[in-house]
Amino acid sequence: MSRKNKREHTSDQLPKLGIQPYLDLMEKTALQNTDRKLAHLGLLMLWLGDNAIDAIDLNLETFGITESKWDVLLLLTLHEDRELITPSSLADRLGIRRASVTALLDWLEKRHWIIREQSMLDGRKIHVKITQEGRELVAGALPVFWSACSSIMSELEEEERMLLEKILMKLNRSMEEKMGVGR
Amino acid sequence: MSRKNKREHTSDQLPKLGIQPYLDLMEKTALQNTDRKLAHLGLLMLWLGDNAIDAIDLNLETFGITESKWDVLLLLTLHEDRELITPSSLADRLGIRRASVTALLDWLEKRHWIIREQSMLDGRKIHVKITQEGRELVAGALPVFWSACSSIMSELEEEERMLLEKILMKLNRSMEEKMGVGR
DNA sequence: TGATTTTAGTTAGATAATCTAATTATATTC
DNA sequence: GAATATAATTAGATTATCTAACTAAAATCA
Repeated sequence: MSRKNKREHTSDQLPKLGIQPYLDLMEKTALQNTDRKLAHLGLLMLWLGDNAIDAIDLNLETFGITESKWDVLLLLTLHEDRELITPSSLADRLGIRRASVTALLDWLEKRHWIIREQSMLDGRKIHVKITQEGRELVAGALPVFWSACSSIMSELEEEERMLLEKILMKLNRSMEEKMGVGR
Repeated sequence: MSRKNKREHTSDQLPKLGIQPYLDLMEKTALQNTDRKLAHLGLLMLWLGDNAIDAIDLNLETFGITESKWDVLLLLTLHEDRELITPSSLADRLGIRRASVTALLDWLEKRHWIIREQSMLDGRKIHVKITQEGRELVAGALPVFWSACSSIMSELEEEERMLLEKILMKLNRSMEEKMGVGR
C-alpha cells in the first residue's frame, strides 16, 4: 500500500492549487480595465514578498529580535554620528505612530541595546542612541541578515540577476513614490 | 527665504539614505561567501514586498478586512464545493496554529461571513463554509484586490513584464520549496 | 511679556495576530 | 476496553499596532 493511500484517510489537507485557479478567478472578477498580466505579476510579488519576509524573520529570530526592532537598530546604526535621532524621526521614517516607537524603544532599552538621552538644546526632545551592546548584537546579526537576503535569490542565473536588478530598482522607486515612503 | 530653510529648524527628519549606505554596510559586514549582488536583490525584494503588502492592506481596509482574514475567505472561495474545509486544514495551509485559526473564524463568524458546521462523519471535525454574505463581500473586494495587484506593477514596459514573469515564477517555486509552503 | 498654540514624548487602554499549554470530545489502535 | 491520537477550543501570554489624553517645553502672537 502506497504512502499516498495511507495519508488519504488520516487527514484531509487542502490540495495546493497553484496559481491557475487564482488566474481563473481573476478572469471572472477583475474590472475590465485591469491588466491581467500586471495583476498576475503583482500577485506573485505579494506571495514572494510574504515568503521573503518570513524567511528573514526566521533568521532574526535566532538573535531574539523581530523585524520592527531590527529596523530600529539598523536605522540607528546607519545614522549614527550623522544626525540626531529622535523617537519622532524614527516614527516618521518607519511609518508608525510615536506611541508605537515608545513601545519599541522601551523594549530595546530594557535589554540595553539603546539608550535615551534628554536633548540639551530642546527639552522636549529625546536623543536615541545605540549602545555598545546593541552594536555587538547588530554586528552578530548582520552577516546572517545578508546571507538570508542572498538566499532568497540564490536560484538566479547571472543574466536573470542583472535584468531583475534593473526592474526591482525601478519598481521600488515607483512604489516609494506611490506610497510616499522611502529608506 | 527658501522653503528648505523654513523646514530646517522646524523638525529634524532622518534624511532618506537610499540604498548605497546599505550596500556599504553590507560590504563591511557580510560573510566572505555571501554574494553581494544576490543580497542586494534580496534586500530590494524585501523592501518591495513590504510596500506591496502595505498597498494591498490599504485597499482591503476599505472593506473592513485584514490580510489574514482575506486569506481565509479566499481559500474558502477557491476550495468551495471541491473539498471539506476544516480549521485544521486552514491552519496547515496558512502556516499558523489551529488556535490562531479559531480566533480568525470567531471573528468572521460573528460578522456572518462564514459558518461552522459539525461534521457528521467525524464528530471531532468542523466544516467551515463561506456564507452568501461572505460571498458578497469577496465579490466586492476582488475587483479592488486585482486592481491593487496590478497597480504595484504598473510602471513596467511590455518587455520587462515578460522577463519579470519568468523570474518571479521561478523564485516563487524555489522559495516555496525552501520554506515548505505553497498555495 | 504673558496667554495661547504647537510640538515631543509618554501613558492608558484598545485591537489584531500570533503563540503555547491545557482541556474536552471523539476516533482509532492495540 | 484501555490507551493513544486527533480536532477544536479555551486560557493566558506576547508583539505590534492604533487613538486619545496628558505633561512638559518651546514657539508664536497680539
